[in-house]
Amino acid sequence: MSASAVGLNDSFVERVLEVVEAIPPAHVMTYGDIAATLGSRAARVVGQVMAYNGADVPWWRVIRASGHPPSGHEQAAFEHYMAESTPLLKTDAGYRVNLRLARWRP
DNA sequence: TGGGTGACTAAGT
DNA sequence: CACTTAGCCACCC
Repeated sequence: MSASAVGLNDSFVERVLEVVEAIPPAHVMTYGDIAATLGSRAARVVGQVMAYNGADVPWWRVIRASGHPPSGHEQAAFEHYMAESTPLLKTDAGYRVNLRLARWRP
């Protein structure tokens, strides 16, 4: 198995992973921002790349535009945010990242 | 070539 | 603020 296990072209996958690895601690980027950095709007494709190849990169620094971490990984992401002092906001439904402070622009 | 998929986004309720 | 609907993009079979 490899990065192409899902079928996504390594070119696109590598570019996405490149941007994700460039995100400094305590900062985050949205799927749309990463796609925009690549000159594309394929936010969904970025999510696909992370879903299958995000295991080798700081995936918790990549979140939705709403400030919510990827579905099913909210708990694991929370642990990382605590360790990096990422700005968080408490909500009735749980928590979310304070994009206003944590959002990083390359 | 066409249809289906998803760690998304924006707008409306 | 949270949920729902429709639109998007790259990629697979």
